[in-house]
Amino acid sequence: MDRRRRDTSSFLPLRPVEFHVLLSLAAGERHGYGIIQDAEARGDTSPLDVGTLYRALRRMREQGLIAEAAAPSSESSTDERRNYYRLTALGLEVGRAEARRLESLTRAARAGGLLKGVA
Amino acid sequence: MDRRRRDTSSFLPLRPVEFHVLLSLAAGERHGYGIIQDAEARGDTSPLDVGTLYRALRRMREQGLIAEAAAPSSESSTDERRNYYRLTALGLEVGRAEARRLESLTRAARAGGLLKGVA
DNA sequence: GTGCATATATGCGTAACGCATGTATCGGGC
DNA sequence: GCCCGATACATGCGTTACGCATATATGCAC
Repeated sequence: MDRRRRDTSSFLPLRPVEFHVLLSLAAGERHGYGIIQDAEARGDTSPLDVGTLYRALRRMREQGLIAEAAAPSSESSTDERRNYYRLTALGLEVGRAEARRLESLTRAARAGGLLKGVA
Repeated sequence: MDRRRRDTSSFLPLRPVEFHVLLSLAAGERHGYGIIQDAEARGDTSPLDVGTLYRALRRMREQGLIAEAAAPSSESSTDERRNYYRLTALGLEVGRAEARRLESLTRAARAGGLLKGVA
């Protein structure tokens, strides 16, 4: 256990692309293009540039947030081009920390009157 | 009405600093250093570099998200160095849009199991 | 086997960052 | 009056990541 030798909070704040990747992978293993389709399906703001995504995937792999995974058996296709990824323990931890940060910001926005609802 | 001739969503996603500025100014007029102190008070992750902040303030003023304001009368000090800012209508609109984006992301994180609570 | 969707990768110019440093004023202590 | 730390804002510098375009190759359907 050494790959994860950095403080979780040192990764925060995550860039939008990075959080999307963690969120997408939290639902199960995905390959890059699949992550893009996830984003489109959710109707995310700013449709996620492919160059940005693939570079982010490499970076996150090097940082140990995600790791390569074998093609899931549920997958009928045996497309050799695909690179599958999964969350690492560190990636999950960082994703959770970022989610908490976003939640806290959302609360602050509500308290500050930027969001409808109870102050 | 021309200064605000850009689509609100074209500003999103905001950078962390920018959202913090809008959030801080939503509570009332502030000067740069005061915004920094706001961040420290809230215990924000990554303590907000001053260079980043002052550059962001200039950028946001040029984009019409914020505007210069006179020193509030509630202020006892007449410190000439201070630059006060206030939200513009556009800034408020963009801040709200970003807040909605963050809320939506938070919901997605909860649904994806990254946050405690109901799925 | 032709052709469009899928899939990943990278070159290029630019924008913003983090860190350090510079400069100046304010306000309290003595 | 003078000193000094806190306050306040600005900018130079090297680096990182971005957005856009382009490159390349395979999968699959017909």
